[in-house]
Amino acid sequence: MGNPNILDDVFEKFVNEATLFKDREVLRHDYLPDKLPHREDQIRLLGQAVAPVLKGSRCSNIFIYGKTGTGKTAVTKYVLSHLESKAKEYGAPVRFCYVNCRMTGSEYRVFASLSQSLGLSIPFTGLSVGEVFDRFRAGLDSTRTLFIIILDEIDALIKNRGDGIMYELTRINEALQKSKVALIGISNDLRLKEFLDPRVFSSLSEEELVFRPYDAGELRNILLERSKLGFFEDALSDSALSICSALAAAEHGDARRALDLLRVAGEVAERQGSNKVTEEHVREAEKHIEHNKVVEALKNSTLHAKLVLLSVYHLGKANGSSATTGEIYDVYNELCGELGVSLLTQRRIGTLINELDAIGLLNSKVVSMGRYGRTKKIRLEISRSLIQDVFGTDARIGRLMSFQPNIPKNTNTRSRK
DNA sequence: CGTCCACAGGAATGACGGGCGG
DNA sequence: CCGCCCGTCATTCCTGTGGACG
Repeated sequence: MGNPNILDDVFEKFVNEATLFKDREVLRHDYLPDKLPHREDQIRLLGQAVAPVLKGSRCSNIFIYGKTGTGKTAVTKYVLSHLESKAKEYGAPVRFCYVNCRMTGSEYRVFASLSQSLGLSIPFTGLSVGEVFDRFRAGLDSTRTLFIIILDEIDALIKNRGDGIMYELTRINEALQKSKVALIGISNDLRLKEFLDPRVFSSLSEEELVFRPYDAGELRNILLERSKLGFFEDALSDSALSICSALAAAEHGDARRALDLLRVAGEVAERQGSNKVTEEHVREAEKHIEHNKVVEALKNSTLHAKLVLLSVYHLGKANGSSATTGEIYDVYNELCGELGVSLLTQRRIGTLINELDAIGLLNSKVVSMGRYGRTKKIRLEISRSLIQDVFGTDARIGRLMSFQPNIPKNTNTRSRK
């Protein structure tokens, strides 16, 4: 099959020439550094809030808000890992469990993963939710601990499953004899309280913590700290650092994004055999990340979601830049015909559009055109060439790229029954 | 003013595949 | 093997609505 010499060469080269990174793990956004710059206040506040468990009493439920990449998860993990070692020192019966609700996905799986952290084994499907909850509660009670539950990205769960799970959890203490539970909820969405039952909300947010976005200067400091650990000296140009912070600051101060940019820029530079990361590499990295995001998103999408995206693409070509739901449905209809696939309802397409919006491939907003109805204006959130790249190689729908949909005249008023 | 368009988006329901416990 | 439950995708039916037109 392959010629081993080719690979030898690649590996050789990598080992000998990888001179940019001192430690590339440090630059991953999920790496937990010893120091979290510009979050001292939050660390102190959270520390004060959970401290009572060291003396054996339950701490308040805590609610943490802030957009993505503002350090919520990092601060929480940081504080709790320190709490854990302190607790060992004092012999306090404290345990905690971190659950990412978006990854976990459903109430069932949240309870299952909580149970597993207690050492219970739960089949990953097959039981009723109530059954799992009961087992969890019984298992927890028998451990006689203060149990801190961290529910990260809790908004993802609540928005599509409702707040039933939160209701159960906020009331669980009433049914426990020997153990106590404290909740830490972390939400990316500041409007989450609107989705919550007021009783649940008030009980959940006995204590509240807000994480403001970082500004460009703060991002720069964060990157600087990390790059000292991650890159060799002089491997990183100043302008590259600045542009990373500026790009991420423009996007609501997202440190995660800044770090990803920096790391990928480093990888790009390395691959090009360059001995310094430059501004140019960062721009390259930006494209790279975007491309991966799209490929990744599309990999987990259904055929119909892709066809919707493609419809928007086609409409954008003919029609300026934005399309309405109805227009998209028409083109989508044609594409389905072309493929010989049965088409979904317009209702369904509506939610597919919303999902594509949520992943960031489309941008939609409702507008009213008065007499001519109320609809959504939808446009591509990613570049057209990117779409061509990604779809062009798709065996199933690649050929639809050049398909000419019959786009009706732009003038409205049509169709009667 | 009220109408009425072209949808938005909630609720209920169902088909289906995966997986349990007994 | 059966009966039950889960999660996902989809349909059906539905009520709600901003604002240009008349």
